[in-house]
Amino acid sequence: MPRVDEAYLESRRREILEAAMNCFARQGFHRTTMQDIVGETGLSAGAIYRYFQSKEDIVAAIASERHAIEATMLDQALDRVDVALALRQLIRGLLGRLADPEEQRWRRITVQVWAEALRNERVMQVVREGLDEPIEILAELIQRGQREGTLPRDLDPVGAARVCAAIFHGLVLQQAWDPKVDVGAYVDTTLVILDALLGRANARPTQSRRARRRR
Amino acid sequence: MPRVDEAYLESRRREILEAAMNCFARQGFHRTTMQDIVGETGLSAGAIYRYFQSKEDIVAAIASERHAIEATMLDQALDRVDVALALRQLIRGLLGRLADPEEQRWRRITVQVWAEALRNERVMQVVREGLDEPIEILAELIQRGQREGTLPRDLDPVGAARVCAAIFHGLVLQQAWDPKVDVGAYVDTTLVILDALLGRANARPTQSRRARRRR
Amino acid sequence: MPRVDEAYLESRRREILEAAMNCFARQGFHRTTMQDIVGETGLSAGAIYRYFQSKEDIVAAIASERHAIEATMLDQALDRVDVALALRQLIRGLLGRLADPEEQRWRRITVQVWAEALRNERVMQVVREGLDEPIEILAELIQRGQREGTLPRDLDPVGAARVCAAIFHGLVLQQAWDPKVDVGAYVDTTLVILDALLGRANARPTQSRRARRRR
Amino acid sequence: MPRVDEAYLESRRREILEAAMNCFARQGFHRTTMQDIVGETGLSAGAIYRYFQSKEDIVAAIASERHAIEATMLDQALDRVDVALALRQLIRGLLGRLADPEEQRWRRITVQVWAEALRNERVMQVVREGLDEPIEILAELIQRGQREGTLPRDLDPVGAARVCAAIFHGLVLQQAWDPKVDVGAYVDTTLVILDALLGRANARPTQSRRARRRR
DNA sequence: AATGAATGAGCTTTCATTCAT
DNA sequence: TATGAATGAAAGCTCATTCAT
Repeated sequence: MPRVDEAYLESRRREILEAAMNCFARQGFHRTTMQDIVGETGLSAGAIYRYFQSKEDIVAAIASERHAIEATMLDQALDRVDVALALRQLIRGLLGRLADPEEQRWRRITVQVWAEALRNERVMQVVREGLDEPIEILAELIQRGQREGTLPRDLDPVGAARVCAAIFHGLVLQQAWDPKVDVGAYVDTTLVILDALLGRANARPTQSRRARRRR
Repeated sequence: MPRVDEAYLESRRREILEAAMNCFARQGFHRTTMQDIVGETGLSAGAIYRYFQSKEDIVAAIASERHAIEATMLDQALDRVDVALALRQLIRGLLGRLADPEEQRWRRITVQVWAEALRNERVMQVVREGLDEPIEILAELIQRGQREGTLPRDLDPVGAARVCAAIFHGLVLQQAWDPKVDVGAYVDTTLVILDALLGRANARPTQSRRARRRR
Repeated sequence: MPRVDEAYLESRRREILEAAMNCFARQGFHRTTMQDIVGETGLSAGAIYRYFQSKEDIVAAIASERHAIEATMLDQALDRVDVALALRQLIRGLLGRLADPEEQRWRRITVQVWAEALRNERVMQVVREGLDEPIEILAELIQRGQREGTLPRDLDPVGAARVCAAIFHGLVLQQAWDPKVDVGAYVDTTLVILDALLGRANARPTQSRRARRRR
Repeated sequence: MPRVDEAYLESRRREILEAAMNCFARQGFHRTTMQDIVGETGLSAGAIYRYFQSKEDIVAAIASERHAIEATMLDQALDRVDVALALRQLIRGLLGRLADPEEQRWRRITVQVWAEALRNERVMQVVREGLDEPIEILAELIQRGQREGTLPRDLDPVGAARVCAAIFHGLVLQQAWDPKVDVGAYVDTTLVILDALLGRANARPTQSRRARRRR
């Protein structure tokens, strides 16, 4: 048989991943059989095993694919000189993207990946990288804001970064369960919070807060 | 052995649920076999099927059990007259509880349940109820705060409630992946955000925000 | 606990058999679980095992019970002096009885017993006795008819007896499958056949028949 | 091994059916486990499930297979112009075939199928078709005989057809229980009955019979 | 390179029977 | 005596993976 070129192999690989994602989004990893993927691709079982060593391999490939996409968006935000602008863009970019009905497939897969990470070391590593890096980038951004005086100094940068991640993950989750969630109101709330934090940067901490800190 | 009382049956049921939770936390629903649960309980396979109709039944039972616990805590918070106090208590109570290392088992199960909901209608219903009810309660609380003038009026109550839920879910997730997450810093961030919102309630919306609204 | 009398034990036994027959008629032996019988009787599992050693025991008991009923009817027929009368009574009695809608339960069980006999030596013995004895009695009756000159001499008594049995079994079968079968027409046909044989007793064998015999 | 042709698949299917029939004839449907069939075929469990969806599927396939064989023989008989000849051929063909020791396997399976029909709608349908069609064909044949004056006019065609079916089923049953049954004597009896009916066609109904009819 | 029939360990679930109470 | 919770072997069936063609 003729030697096929790289591009051909790559396109086959993508076909399989797309088919697998359709299945996984529909039925989850564990209810999806290799036969389902075979059926969805139109290829043969044997063919799929030329491109992926195992079902787990496909899961891992799908998990890591998302990493890159999100990382890119974060990097772009970091380039902004203005911290407030960078954060607003992140909110509108990352969260706004989630409103896209096209992304429902991805949201469902993502939640599967989160659970899978807990029992699959390989997926866990992908998930951890996909979290640790954004956390680090966000923490730096927040620190920059604090140095500039745009963000409150009593904010723990990593803690705050984690809350940001949570706001993102939480929306993925809620939309996975119900795609009709009002993302606009959600984004607005986030912006109100951001504004509140920006406005409070130079204000004195409130009484109650200072009291708590003393302990 | 027959002629046992209600309490006996209930305790057996609990034993099975406890054993199942151990297995599920350790290996996830799908890697856990009934034999694993059988081994963990010390009972026989047949015995377990006296108490639960199927493996899925056990999953559903575990899912719905948590619902009650969280609902109780929310109800208690709502009783507070002071909105700010109520929210602070919620943050400290619900989030603080997550810091408990004992809860690691539950966090891992919860993430499994979230994924399971996407392919299991029964679990989905439990998850939806467990979300809708808190959202509603929180939205009411927030509205009360807005009427009192404690919280900004331009906050969408449901959107804000969803962000609160996200902050909770997000921490569950991050701790499920890594139990060493600094919950203190996370809670502090949340309190800073709350304070910022409380402090901003009577302030005029910032320039950028008003501009956005005009669209 | 007090010693119960014989009659009590016997009535419990009957209750169990009746309940088992209901289940067996409804779902067959193999789809009927001991729990089904337990449910139908209202007794406990343990109680049933006081009266029957095993499920197979119940099946065997039901099988042999029918033996007696049919034997009795045959015996009564044999007492008749007139062979033609005896046969007519048998046809009307045994076949007519099958028309009774009340007997549908029994017909369904009977067909189960026939199949069960093929894999259960104990049931086979009951079935064999239930067949051999009637065959013998019928063959004698037929022989008596031949000696009297009422029935054709070229009839093999045992072969003819087996055909009689077949006519009985065949109707049980057809009614088990469809209780609306026209038993009247069936009985009439049988009587026409009997009349034809009685009328032909003194006639010369037909040409074709003699020709066949010569071979 | 892939890329096999239709014939290969068909022969595998047959192998499985043959193996299953051996098991079923030996131990009945319910005592036969899939492992038994696996052992008998020499294939693996999974392989069998490529060809049949379930154990019940195999039972149904076996049940319907016989339908065709018997239908063919009936059709051939109906082609005869002479009714008497057609009936004699049926008796010799169908009943004579039962004498074949090779058919013992089939007889045992048939009795199982009869019982199975009572609790399995799918098998019931096969059994009903396998009965209704022959009944109809036989009834037509008998009516033709009546029009020709070969068979008695007071015979109900369907009733008589059912008696014919009974004579067939009854022999299957008796031979299933005891393969040493004298089929020759049975067939002879049937032919004597046929001759008696043919001879009686133009005779006046006997006294007793006419008396009965009057009611 | 591609095929898809075959594998077989392992899954969930059932159910006749027992026996401590 | 009667109960019914418990047993556990065994059932039917699935599915990731392989490899002869």
